Parts: sequence; structure tokens; C-alpha cells
Amino acid sequence: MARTPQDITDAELDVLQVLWKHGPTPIRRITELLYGDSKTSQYATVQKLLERLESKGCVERDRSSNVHVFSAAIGRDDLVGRRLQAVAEDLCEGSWTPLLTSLVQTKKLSEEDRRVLRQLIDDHDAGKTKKDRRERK
Amino acid sequence: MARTPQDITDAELDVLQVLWKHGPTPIRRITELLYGDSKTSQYATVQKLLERLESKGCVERDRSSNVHVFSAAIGRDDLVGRRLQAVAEDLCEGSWTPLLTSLVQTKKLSEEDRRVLRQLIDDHDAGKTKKDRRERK
DNA sequence: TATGCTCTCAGTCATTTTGTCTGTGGGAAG
DNA sequence: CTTCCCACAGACAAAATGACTGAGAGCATA
Repeated sequence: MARTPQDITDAELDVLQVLWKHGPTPIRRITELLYGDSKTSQYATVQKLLERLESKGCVERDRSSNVHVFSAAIGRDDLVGRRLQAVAEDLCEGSWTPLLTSLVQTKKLSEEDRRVLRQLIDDHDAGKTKKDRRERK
Repeated sequence: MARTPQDITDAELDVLQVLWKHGPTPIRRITELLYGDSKTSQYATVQKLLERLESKGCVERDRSSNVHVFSAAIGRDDLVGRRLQAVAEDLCEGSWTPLLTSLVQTKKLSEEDRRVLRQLIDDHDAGKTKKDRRERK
């Protein structure tokens, strides 16, 4: 049977990256950015990719002009969040702690990373200590 | 063309979970644990899954007995690490910072989570401050 | 108006992946 | 010798994916 459908495909991701980097863009342009060349077939491929991305709610299409202009409907961070969540759910019964642990322990974090991270936790701490008292797990 | 092969499939993961939870186990037993029933076809399915897992180096097969016994060759955390890395590479040019940021910011961390996390960073810090001076990114 | 271009839209395709399942042969137990 | 369980090889269908073709609309220029 089918595998867990990869929310966003590699090829789709390439398209998204372009949108993230260049903002609203028409197909032709995206194709050029991706392939350099932009032959008819490649144009169609990008078109299909955008079509699928749109159906997944990941891009928006501006049909006002007769040449549609596409823009990302989700940010890179949204995607990061999703994938992280997928990992947590698949492997850690939804808990985040193991992910954090893995990141901090296993991976080489630069001093900068650690500094930023510590700061983040502090902020997080400061901002939520009061409000989220009731929030369990 | 093919998508990025999912290192470990959903069904394969199910098998791995059994091995993680029960330790070395023969196929028949795994099948029972997974399906309850263990019909011939299901047995074969699990067998195939194990075969594929073995070829990926994710499980080890003890052939000493005529009834092979399988055990996990990678830990749950290894897998977490891998997947995290995949996310980082696909979406963040290999940088971990965005992942950390996403986890700390977007996700609800319990006080406990934060405490543990802070501790981890401290440990990490203490151990690496000297050694990793040169590591650039 | 005719010609030419560029688009959009609606499929089609070949490959691979993935989860399942069937069949063959060996070997141990009764 | 029969029976049963196991390992191994290979066959499948369904679905995902990336790539590609063809029809027809809209618009500008000759």
C-alpha cells in the first residue's frame, strides 16, 4: 500500500525554494531559475509541480493577470515544523524532548548555536512562565 | 523519477519498534506481535521487511539457530538523528539552528523540557568549549 | 483577418517504491 | 514417510513522482 505521502516532494521543494527566495513568480521565470533553459517540457513539469503544491495549500496562485503568478503559502519554518512534528510522532510518540536531546547531544553545535539556543530558552521561559502554568505536557 | 528513498518505511518502522521494545526476536514472534494472527502471508511480509531492513543495515540476523533471530542494529535515537539531519539538509542547508529555533519557539515545551534542555546545553558546553574552537561551519 | 506566441489545462507515461503474497525446497520432528 | 515450520526467491498491484504531449484560449503584430 502507499507510504506516508511525503507532504512535499523533492521536486516540489525545489520550486518552493525558488518562491521563498524570489517571492511571487510566474511559471516561466521559475522554470528558468530551476533549469536555466526552460524548454516546453520543463515548463510543463514546473506547472504540474505548482498545481500539486497548490492543491496541498503550499502555494498561492494569482490569476488576476492572464499569466498566473505564484507565491509560497507556507514558510520554510512551517515546513521545518511539520517535518519535525512528523519525526516526533513517528519515533517519539509525539514527544519533543528526544528531538531536542538528539540535536543537542549528537550534533555538533557551534558556540553560536548554543548561545542562540540558550537565549531562546530564556525568552521562552520568561514569556511563558506565568501564562502557561496550566498547560500540561 | 524516484523520490528520495525514505530510509526506513512505515511498515519497516513498525518492525523496528517491535525489536526496540522486545529485543532479539524471531520472525514468527514479530509477526504475532504486529498482526496478532500470524498467517503465512503476514509472516512472509514481515520476512521481506526484515530482509530489506537488513540490507539497509538496520537489523542484524542471527543465523546460528535454524530459526533466525533478529535484533535492531540501530537505535531509535539514531533514527531520530538521521531524520533530523535530513530535515536540516533539505530545508536549512545543513544548519541545525533553524531546527532548534523551531522546536523551542513553535512547540510547547514543558518546564521540564526546558530544564532538561538547559542542562544538556550546559553539559555540552562544558565538554566542548575547548576542543571545538576551530570548527567553523 | 491571419499568423504566431505564450499560457493554462487536461491528460498520459515510465519508473520506483512499498506492502503483500505465492511457491519451492530444506530440514527437523513425529 | 509425512507433516510442519522456516528461509529464500520472485511476483504483484497500487500509488507516488517527475517528466512530457496535445488542445485550445487570449492577445499582439503583420
